[in-house]
Amino acid sequence: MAGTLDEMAGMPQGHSIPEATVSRLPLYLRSLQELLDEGLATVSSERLAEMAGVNAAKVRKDLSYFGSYGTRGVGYDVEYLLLHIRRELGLTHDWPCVIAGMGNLGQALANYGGFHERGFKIAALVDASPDKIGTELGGVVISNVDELAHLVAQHKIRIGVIATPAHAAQDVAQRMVDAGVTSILNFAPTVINVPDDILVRKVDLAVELQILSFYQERRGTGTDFVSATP
Amino acid sequence: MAGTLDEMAGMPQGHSIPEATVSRLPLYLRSLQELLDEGLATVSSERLAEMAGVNAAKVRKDLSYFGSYGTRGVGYDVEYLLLHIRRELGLTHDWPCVIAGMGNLGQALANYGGFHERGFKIAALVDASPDKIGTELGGVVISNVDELAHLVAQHKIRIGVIATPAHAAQDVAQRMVDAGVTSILNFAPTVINVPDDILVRKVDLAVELQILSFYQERRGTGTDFVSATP
DNA sequence: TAGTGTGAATTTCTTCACAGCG
DNA sequence: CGCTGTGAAGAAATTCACACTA
Repeated sequence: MAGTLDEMAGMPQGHSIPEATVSRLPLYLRSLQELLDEGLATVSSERLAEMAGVNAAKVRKDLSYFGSYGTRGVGYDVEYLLLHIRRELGLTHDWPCVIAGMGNLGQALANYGGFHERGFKIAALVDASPDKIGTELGGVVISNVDELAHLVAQHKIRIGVIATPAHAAQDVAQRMVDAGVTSILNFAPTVINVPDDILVRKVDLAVELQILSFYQERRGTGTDFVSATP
Repeated sequence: MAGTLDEMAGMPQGHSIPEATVSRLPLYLRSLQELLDEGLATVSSERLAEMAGVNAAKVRKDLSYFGSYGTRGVGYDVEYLLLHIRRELGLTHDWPCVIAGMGNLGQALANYGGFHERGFKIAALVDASPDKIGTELGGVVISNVDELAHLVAQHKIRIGVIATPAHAAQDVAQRMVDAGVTSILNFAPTVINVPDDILVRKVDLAVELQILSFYQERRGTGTDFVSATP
């Protein structure tokens, strides 16, 4: 499914940025923004690493995929690097998004300031419940899910967020795809089936807790909980 | 996905289960639950893989870390495997949790049925705002964040969820750790510093969108096309 | 001198392919 | 036969360590 047509060598240019690196770029971006707010002009890989919660070698390696943007003995120019990463991430313009499912999570997402701050504009909200349709949230009126195709076309939406219950997710995903959405962020605790050319990322809140639970259960020390033994 | 899980002291005996495998166990669990609800007694690695959104070889390899639980020519016993994974994940008992930060996200989390369904009990809610303290959410009264230590001790809480704004996250994390929390799920868009023996996983909603943005920006234009879902 | 950039080594994860068992 | 379980191969990601340079 992934046509990787590039090889690994210290390539200065070219766009085969490892997936793991891509997933860290937003962290660097966030850190750089903070540094800029503090008025700092340069930053070392070490400092940036600390702020982003990774290690310095990783920062340098990650940034090297774009070419040489640092200055030896000094570090990286905060503003320059910021702009560069933002451009790499496609955040030089706002992305209009639609959120489907206005339950607790959908409402929280609609009100979440972090999206708008970071380049995403909630252009439309949809739900299936007549109780919710017509009400306003964060300055956007909730539309009937049947309006999806129309809204997506009208606002040129490419990114959809699914915050519906699991049983409704597949239907909504299909509607989104039919309407022209090509990237989906799925919060519903279920796998959605879409064509290969649609990007899907999933976030399952309970899954994250379950992973914590795994390690928590096995920690040697600590005050205790009943350990499940066969 | 994001989230680096720092190594902790004292991993137990035997071959430890790869982190990547652990992160998939909840997906298998979810799929098995569905199969059980449908009344199916056995499942092949192929079918399970499809439901969980991974490939069959991975399923078999993952499950093999626990020993041999399948039957050749038949598949895996749904109920048995379900119980086994649940035990591995430490979900044979409920985990009492505390959520800090009762903004939109915190409220959504507190009301989110998925937690309770999957072994997590919201035992306490805290916030700093006098407006919110004393009000009830999902059957739990919101307490003053100063009560954290008391609540954690009272309910024997080991898992904390941070849903505060970024600027408050570090302080809350520290309070949680001081109170005895040893695992933290951090939704605040910032890195929190805690002792090495505290487990932290982070979920940053905007980061997920930014990753989508990266791939979305590059679709069509280039030769290569990359799926964003691991 | 402080700190980048990067080959190379290492570790971790994924996929293959097939032996072996019910 | 059908499907698991798993060594071995392959790919990806991480880390090391140091040459190099502003």
